[in-house]
Amino acid sequence: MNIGDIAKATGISAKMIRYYEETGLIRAANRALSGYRVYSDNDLQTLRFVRRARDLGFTVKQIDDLLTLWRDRTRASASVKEIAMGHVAALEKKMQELKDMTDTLLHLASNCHGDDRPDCPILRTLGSADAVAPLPKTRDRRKTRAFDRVR
Amino acid sequence: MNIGDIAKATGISAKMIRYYEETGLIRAANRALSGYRVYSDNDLQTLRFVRRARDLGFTVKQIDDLLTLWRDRTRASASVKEIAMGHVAALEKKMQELKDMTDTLLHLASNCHGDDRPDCPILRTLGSADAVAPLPKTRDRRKTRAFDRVR
DNA sequence: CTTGACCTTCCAACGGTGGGAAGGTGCAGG
DNA sequence: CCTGCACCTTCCCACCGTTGGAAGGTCAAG
Repeated sequence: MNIGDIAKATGISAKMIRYYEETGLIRAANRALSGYRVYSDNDLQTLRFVRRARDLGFTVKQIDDLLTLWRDRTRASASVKEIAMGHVAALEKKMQELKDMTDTLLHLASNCHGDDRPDCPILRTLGSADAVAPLPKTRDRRKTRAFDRVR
Repeated sequence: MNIGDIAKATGISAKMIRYYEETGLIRAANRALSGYRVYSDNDLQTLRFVRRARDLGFTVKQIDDLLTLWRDRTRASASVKEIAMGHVAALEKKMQELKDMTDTLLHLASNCHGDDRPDCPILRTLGSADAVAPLPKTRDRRKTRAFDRVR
């Protein structure tokens, strides 16, 4: 299998497969005489693993750890579960942050006419000297501000 | 006010304030004879606006649009509301994706002993030829795969 | 042999943010 | 006045994960 075949089979772009090799996430593929990378069924399985872990939102570093455990026949299932549950906690924290944002936005938008008049409480509040958060219960929102944006 | 003062007042780092200026999000600050950037109360207000919109998860591009509307005295509140509600929709979509991930992970983890035995359904499933998603209702999960990772 | 689909490596960009080097300024204390 | 320190300036680099493109080599079918 050439890189294009395995890219199709796994859904990972050829670019990314080369990148994963370069950064050491997967081991370097064998080469044909032409210099083309040649992949085995084993490689296919590994890359499928990577793809799925990626779909589940694991970082490349976490996948690296998981792959090590995956390859280790004597691993303890507790180690895997620990990584997975730690990741679940991170996902849930992020969900809460997103929820706080939407709550705030919906609150602001609910007071906005949404017509052709210029007055808009969304802009007014963003520009004012007061804090934005109209939801006093989530007092620690301020600390967790720097994270990924929504595209 | 120098850049450090305004950085403290807004919670945006001096680095980022220079970056926002460089990329055109905010207009270039006036300079003192020394070359130091000097900020007015007006600038403070603008940067506070930026900071809050950022806290609400808007991208820099979206903030650019919002700032334009903010400065336009004749804007229609509908335009602002549209941007805000579009953003809410994006946030909600992302939350759903995160929820699908956690559901899948919790499902996998619930079948994992989590002891010192090596057998672990999390790894087994990730490496298998079958699809990961054990939740047939979210059939379009596959399409929306490439997005930010959770740190 | 030509054509087109594939492969190779290399270099750059994205969005946001942080780090640090090398040098200039402003102000207080001695 | 000199020294020291906190601050400012510009510059370049790194991160993560991914995409794009250029310039060139290879393979298989027509």
